[in-house]
Amino acid sequence: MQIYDSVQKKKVPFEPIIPRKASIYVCGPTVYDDAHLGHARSSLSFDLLARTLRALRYEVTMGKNFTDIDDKIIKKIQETGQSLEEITTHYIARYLEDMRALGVQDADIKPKATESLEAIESMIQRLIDQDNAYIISNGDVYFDTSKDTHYGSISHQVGDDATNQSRVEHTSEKRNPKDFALWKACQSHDEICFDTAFSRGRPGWHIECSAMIEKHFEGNDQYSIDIHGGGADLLFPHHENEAAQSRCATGHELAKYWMHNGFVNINGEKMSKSLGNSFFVKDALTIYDGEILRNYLISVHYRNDFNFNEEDLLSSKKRLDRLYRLKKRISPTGTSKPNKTFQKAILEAMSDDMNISVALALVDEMISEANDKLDANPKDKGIKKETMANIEFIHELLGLGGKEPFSYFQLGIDEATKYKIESLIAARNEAKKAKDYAKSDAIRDKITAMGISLMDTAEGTLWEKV
RNA sequence: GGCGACAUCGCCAAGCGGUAAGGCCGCAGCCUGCAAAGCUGCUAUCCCCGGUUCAAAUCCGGGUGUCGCCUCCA
Repeated sequence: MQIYDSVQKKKVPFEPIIPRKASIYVCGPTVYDDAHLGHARSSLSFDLLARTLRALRYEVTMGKNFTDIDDKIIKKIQETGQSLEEITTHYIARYLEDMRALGVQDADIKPKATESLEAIESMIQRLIDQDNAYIISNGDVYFDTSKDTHYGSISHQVGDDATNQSRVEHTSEKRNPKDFALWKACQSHDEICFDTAFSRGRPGWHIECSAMIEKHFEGNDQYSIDIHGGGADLLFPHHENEAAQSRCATGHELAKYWMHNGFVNINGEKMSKSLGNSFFVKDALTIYDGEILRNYLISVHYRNDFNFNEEDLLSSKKRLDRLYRLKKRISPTGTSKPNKTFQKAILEAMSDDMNISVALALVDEMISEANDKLDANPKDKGIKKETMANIEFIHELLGLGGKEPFSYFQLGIDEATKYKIESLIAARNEAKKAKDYAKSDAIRDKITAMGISLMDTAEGTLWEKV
């Protein structure tokens, strides 16, 4: 397995710290609102990574946190009058629901900041004791970036000198411009606060990931985990800061490899709340099935920017339709072993830093070949069984093609409509039998107008929702 | 101001020095009562200008353009 390490900025062989095991930690969402397409992209990227490693027989442990203490959550509490727990419980459930709809496998470890306070306090206390962190007059605790000689080694962002026109606010009491808050002391009574030895307050953003990783993963004396992932925007400062505080507190590096997924753009611009162009997963799901969205969102390599638009979504759906049409064609049938050459080729593609384009091209090729063979030998059970096994393999590796094919083509059709379609088809077939083609074509036009496409096959007339 | 990414057929998208995968769309054919589906065939020299090399979309230099990070952000 080769992966692209965004710290080394090149593809490197994946050599886990414990042979045959892979520990992955991905920065999860702050739970104050529903998941948007960017969250989906990140989840999907690392879902594919975990699936690929599992297919390569690695024992994968995936951790993904929920940030459930944060300024934005506090703001939501003030706006809605709901409790912190009510808000975060709701959005955590919503997030998991949306990601499952996209076929994302649940993380093995799902820590929350509120459940990691001891680990957070312990790490901050150690940093203070080591003089890597300091407390300012209002009780805030800051990490002293000048104490970490490797600060900057993750993002390669350096220089907080006079030429740096960073927009960071310079708190007068900060020793260095890049120092960041490990702990934010309470300034008033209506805030969410926790007691610690240093002050009453709440954790800063970066510390939770470091503390959670220390708490949940063992690692070795060089690294805590194998792979740390997240969106490209987290590289700096979030991951740089995580790395720094972990390095200083634990004496070893946080992660052996760092991976970052690209953004989702809408009309060529980064999707973000402030631009008002964010797109919720739940809204997309009311129009398109989760698997169709999944198929679309994974179709671009995870490191590239993704330009979301409906036209491309529809063309990628047609690609998925081909897979299900083949599955429909061979159903019902048993299953045997997947074709070795196919299996090997697709695993090789995914092992190359998840080259999804090549993997999907191989799927297309497999579909064409199977159709070709079935054209020649429509009843060959061996072909059918191997094809079914191939599709099952695709489902396991890429999370595609797992549905019952007839239902796939009838998504969103209610029973009454279904009955109507089928009775129209019966009427059409009678007209066809009587060679009254004017009538049969008129009926077909009526069905087409309903958004249904007909296929006359040896097994009878089949229909699909377009 | 600092750091970085990207630019390949109408659209999406592989390619990582050896002579341009795949999908969508389009055209032609087979099949079909006609369609649909399926199958077959057809459609690009890679933003521009230099350079290295027997050989470059792929490496180097210089442009142009688009985007991102440096502030909460997947």
